Amino acid sequence: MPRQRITREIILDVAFKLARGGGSEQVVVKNVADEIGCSVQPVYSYFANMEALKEAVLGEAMKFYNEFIYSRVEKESLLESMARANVAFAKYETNIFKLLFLQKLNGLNSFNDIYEWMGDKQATAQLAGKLSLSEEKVKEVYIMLIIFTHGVATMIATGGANISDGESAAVLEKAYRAFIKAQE
Amino acid sequence: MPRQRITREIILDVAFKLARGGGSEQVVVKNVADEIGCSVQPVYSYFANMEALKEAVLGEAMKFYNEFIYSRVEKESLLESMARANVAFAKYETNIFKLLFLQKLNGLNSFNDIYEWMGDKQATAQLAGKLSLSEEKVKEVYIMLIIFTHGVATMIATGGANISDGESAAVLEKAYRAFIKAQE
DNA sequence: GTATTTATATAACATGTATTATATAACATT
DNA sequence: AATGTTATATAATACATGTTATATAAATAC
Repeated sequence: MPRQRITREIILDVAFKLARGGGSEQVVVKNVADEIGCSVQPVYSYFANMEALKEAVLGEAMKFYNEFIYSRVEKESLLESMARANVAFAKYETNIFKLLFLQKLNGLNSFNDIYEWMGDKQATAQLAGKLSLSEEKVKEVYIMLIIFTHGVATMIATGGANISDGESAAVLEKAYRAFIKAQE
Repeated sequence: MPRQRITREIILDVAFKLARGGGSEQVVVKNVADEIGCSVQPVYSYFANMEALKEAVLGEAMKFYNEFIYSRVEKESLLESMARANVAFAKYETNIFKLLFLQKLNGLNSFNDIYEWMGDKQATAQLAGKLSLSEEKVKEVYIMLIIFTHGVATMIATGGANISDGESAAVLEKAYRAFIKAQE
């Protein structure tokens, strides 16, 4: 058989880059094949169908998101930097943001679930000490800030992304302080 | 010529209902025609192309949204009831919510623009009196609450809509109080 | 009443996408 | 070296959608 030029990884990589650069609707078999410079066959030999490939792209997107956020979180300002990172993600990685947060259903049933899903438990404990608040109260601040941040992020991702980083940082800071003050 | 059975209004109405019931991707010429029980020709005789029809559907959606919100706003609790109304819209009119707020780009450049676009100036003045705050401060509360509300609404619209009305009302109330307290 | 206009239907064409059937050629096995 | 295996290409099929060309029949104009 001819030397294997194309791997599952190459296909997934190209598909993810298409989604990142042009939105998830760019992930169509012809685009993937053209980008690699091959026919459509290799795509179907590594993925059962396009749906499977898109599922895999979603997994890559999640990894990418986690790395993006993780690389920007600062220990000294956990919640605030995490909020800013999420907004930056919405602004600079709009296509992946939309893929992860505006299209996919993740079946959350309560805001507690959202905390379980998004929240960082370690951060909660650490913050409780720093702010001299109960963990319960920090958790509430956390949830409120996640919601607020999601509001900012969504507006930026869907609104054309022309709100400056400074302006969004200011509004996040304001919300953070308000939520903490409300717990005191 | 045969009696005119089909009007522009009928077409637009059916298209809007398709979007409302099944999402904007249901607005395709065949669905519209089948729903009316006619061929595709009438669609093209009243709209230049499908894009024009979709534009018109967007206009209907905006009208529908305004009526929905307006019908639920209570004079005694302007901001809070408006916030609750927006969340209810996201929950019970998910498809139209997505059409208006998660797909269409509206080119906002600052949070001030958002206020100009969404905010109700009269409400601001009224609230300033009620809360004994400057109009400037009420405007800030307004903007913060719009952002927070949009966070809740988006989570509900994309997450499968199983957060109870009570739970979301509670969280909106908490945010509202926090933002007001922060201004005092 | 005949001719004309036009609302609607029928049906064709174009395009984009997913998927599959068949062909081919390069490597592996013997 | 002959044979078989398989990675990839070519090309066909199927389907959904948008759009347009042609046909038809009912109302209107004269």
